[in-house]
Amino acid sequence: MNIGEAARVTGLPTKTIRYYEDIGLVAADRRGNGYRSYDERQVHRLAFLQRARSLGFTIDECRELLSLYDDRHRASADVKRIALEKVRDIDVRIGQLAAMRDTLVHLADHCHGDRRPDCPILDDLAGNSA
Amino acid sequence: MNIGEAARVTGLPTKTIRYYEDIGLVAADRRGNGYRSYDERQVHRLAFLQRARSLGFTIDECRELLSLYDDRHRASADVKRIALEKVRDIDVRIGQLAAMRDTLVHLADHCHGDRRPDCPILDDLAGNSA
DNA sequence: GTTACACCTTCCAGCAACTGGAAGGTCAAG
DNA sequence: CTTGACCTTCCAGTTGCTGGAAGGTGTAAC
Repeated sequence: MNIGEAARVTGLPTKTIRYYEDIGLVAADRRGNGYRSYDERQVHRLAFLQRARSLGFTIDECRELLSLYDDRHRASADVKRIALEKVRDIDVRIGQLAAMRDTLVHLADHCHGDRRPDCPILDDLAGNSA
Repeated sequence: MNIGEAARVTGLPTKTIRYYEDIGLVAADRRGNGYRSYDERQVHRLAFLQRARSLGFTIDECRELLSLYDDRHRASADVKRIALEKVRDIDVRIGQLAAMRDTLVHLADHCHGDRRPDCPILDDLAGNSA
């Protein structure tokens, strides 16, 4: 399978697949003409990466997950630990975003939003409490 | 005021203040010895940036907000529009993170998390539906 | 046989928004 | 006069790709 088809199958851009090869995540075989060739196992790894990245794992975490995946003696506890750490990361991120959102909504609620030049949002940003 | 004190007052690292100068957000005066010098107005702009960045505005949005701030004839409607766009961005981000979180929690719930080598999380990542 | 076109290759540069570090100048205190 | 905190510039690295240039390859149609 050439890189283009692997891209279609996994949903990853070809650029990204080459990038993953560059950083040592998924090796590729080469044909006589220099084209990359992917077998089922390699496509599998690419799909694994696509899924893990879409779940918010960093490249380094993906590396760790892949090595656990490759390790026949790994304990599922290790994988669960990484997943739960990621859940906590996500919770923190969501909390931060929700706080931002609340503040912005609050400010927008107090902004008349017309042609007048005074604006509570800018006042807040400038450090003047409304 | 030297850059260090401006940093303490605004909560921005000195590196970041110099960076904001590089990209044309906040100019600084210079003393005879080459040190940057900040007056109240400039510190004000830095604090404005600190607050706007912490609310999730990008640098380009900050640039736009600052120009609205500088414009005596700007309408508050423009500012409100930007703020509400940002709220929508944040909602999308939160939705994505919540979906990730749900998936991870679901996977972790089905993972026994012991020394056994089979793991539903890896199975899912590898594309095997549990 | 050649032309068109999609596909593949490598390499280099750039995005956001900083952050770190090296190498060196300045200033105040003891 | 030395120590240490502070300041300067410049260069490089971070994360995770993405875009583009310049060129080779494969295949089908004319």
